Amino acid sequence: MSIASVERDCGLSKDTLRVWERRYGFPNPLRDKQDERLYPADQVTTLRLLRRLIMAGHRPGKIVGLPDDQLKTLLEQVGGPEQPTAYEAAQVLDLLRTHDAVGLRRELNAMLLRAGLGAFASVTAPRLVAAIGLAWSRGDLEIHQEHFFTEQFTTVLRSAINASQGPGLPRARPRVLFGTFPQEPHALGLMMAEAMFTLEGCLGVSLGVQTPIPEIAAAARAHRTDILALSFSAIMPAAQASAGLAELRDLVPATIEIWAGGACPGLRDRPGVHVLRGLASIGPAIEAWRERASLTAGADGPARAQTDQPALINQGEQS
Amino acid sequence: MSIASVERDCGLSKDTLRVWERRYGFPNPLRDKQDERLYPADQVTTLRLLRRLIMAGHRPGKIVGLPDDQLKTLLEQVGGPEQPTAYEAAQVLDLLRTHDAVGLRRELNAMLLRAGLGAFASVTAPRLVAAIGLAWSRGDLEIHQEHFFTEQFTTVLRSAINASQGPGLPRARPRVLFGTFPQEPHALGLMMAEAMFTLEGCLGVSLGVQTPIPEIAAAARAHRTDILALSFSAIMPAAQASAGLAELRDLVPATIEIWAGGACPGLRDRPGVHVLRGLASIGPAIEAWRERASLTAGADGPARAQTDQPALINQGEQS
DNA sequence: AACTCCAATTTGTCCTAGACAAACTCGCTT
DNA sequence: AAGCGAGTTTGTCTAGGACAAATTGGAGTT
Repeated sequence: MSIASVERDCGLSKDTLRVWERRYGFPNPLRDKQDERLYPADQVTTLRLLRRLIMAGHRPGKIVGLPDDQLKTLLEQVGGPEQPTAYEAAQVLDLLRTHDAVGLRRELNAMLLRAGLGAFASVTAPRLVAAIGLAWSRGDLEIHQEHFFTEQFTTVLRSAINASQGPGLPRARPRVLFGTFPQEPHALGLMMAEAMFTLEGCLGVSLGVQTPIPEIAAAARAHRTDILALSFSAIMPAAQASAGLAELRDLVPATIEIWAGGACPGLRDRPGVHVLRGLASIGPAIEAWRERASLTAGADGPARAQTDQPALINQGEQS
Repeated sequence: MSIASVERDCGLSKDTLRVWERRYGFPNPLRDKQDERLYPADQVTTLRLLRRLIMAGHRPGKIVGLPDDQLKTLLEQVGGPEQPTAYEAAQVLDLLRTHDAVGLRRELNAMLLRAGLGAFASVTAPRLVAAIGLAWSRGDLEIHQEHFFTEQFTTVLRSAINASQGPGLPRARPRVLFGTFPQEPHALGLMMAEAMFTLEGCLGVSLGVQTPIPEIAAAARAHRTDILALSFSAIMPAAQASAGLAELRDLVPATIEIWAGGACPGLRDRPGVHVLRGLASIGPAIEAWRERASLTAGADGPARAQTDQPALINQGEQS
């Protein structure tokens, strides 16, 4: 496997792969006759484990070079204790393992109906995504199964969102614009947030993933957005998220609120940026927004509210 | 703008950017105090133009370094003559420019109903996508508008696909698996193909985009697929597509057919791989498959048919 | 005119090894 | 327990050189 393939597959840049080799002696790829790196499959698997651990807060220097079984032990310490794989997740994993396309779609739809869109998007879905991520990094699941899940899940959730904002229903304020930063390719978290906002009757518009920051700002102004909702997964370095949020805050008028959320560790409230902990906090946050909006008599939303109530919805912890 | 941002934004690798600078003297970025490249916005725009032209078949050595207006002239020669921007595309571009989210969704739905799913996916949609790509590379459209279009378009088409394969309808052979190679992030073409296959009553399952080749093969075997449908956009280098198809052909049993399609120039039939020119050829191709399947008496599809009829559906030209 | 074949050129990706800032850790102080 | 500064870790950038794969252009053949 070439260095470019490993970069795509593991999400570690070529530079990082080379520098790890230089510093830690791992990975230790073979060379082809042009002296180019050839990574054996088992090292690629280990690299995936490593990336996952680093995402979870471990430091490369401490773990690169450790044997596989120790890495697996560490990984179980990270994700295992809190959630011994919920019953529903186990069922979905089974369907993925048996490649039952029709069954998976049916099961997801059944879960959606059982829980309702709100609980499905804010509780069931994150749990499923976490369980699948864990299974993947353990090597229990192949990438195509993860892709396949994403695809089916997207379909189910998207059509639920569509149905709940069917034409004819008059949409109300706030107007919300969804998006992610250029470094952030995960669409799932964004879509879950979209579901929650839509449920509350917001007029939601999504830019999709990986939009450059100035473009997000331009879109927010163009759509006359009230709230800019950004999603950050665990792969997003906290520093980049912060820097991006600061840049964005400068680019859009203060009347547009910026809300950030997602599994990214280290996301913090900053002046003019709300951090939402957990999808369940979206509902109350919107109610609070509407209250603020109605206090400010004008029809154009709250003039400036975000700097005054910094920690509005930021409570509770997150590993 | 840093070299990493330009890589993301223009789709030109860091290596390529550096080697162009060395060889052609363009781009010609400023340097910050740590001697790192800083690309001015206008050069980034030019780089986008260049990538677009190279996608269209021009060679870097001939065009890198030319002034902007000459590049624009070239670009109009490429995409302009054949299609003076269809009426419908103009309408959609207008809606994008005025940021009319609701209107865009309504218009796309109206187009879908007017044309029917088949004509919409195979004629209207590619025309729209082409027009928008052209407008973008001309600088008429901002990235956020393209993202926004993709998002709305996906929603409309996806729900049409769902509706047309609603539960209860018994799905028939062939079983089709959709996917793209790891280098290929474009989901739109894949989804259009999915619509066409679904219309013909196939049992379709999608892996989504950017699945590693061995994973695609594994998934095809696991799902007991009849046809593996791969989509290639214009950004995919023909060489990589060919290499990947050869690799894939080796990894899956000969009973699984491999069909390739999309705007990628230079896609060619190879033993065991059908190239479909245009989405409209999907319907007839499936009929042909079914005929072959019914000839081979067994219930398990045609034993081996693809090598015997290499140029089955490959006719007509493409710029 | 349309084809094949071969040499010359073009082009993207990979290589090494050094540098540095940003982020993190740890120990000290308040 | 919280804040601060020194020290360490870590990812990304730099430079040019190398080389294979892809494309071009010309010569020769059908």
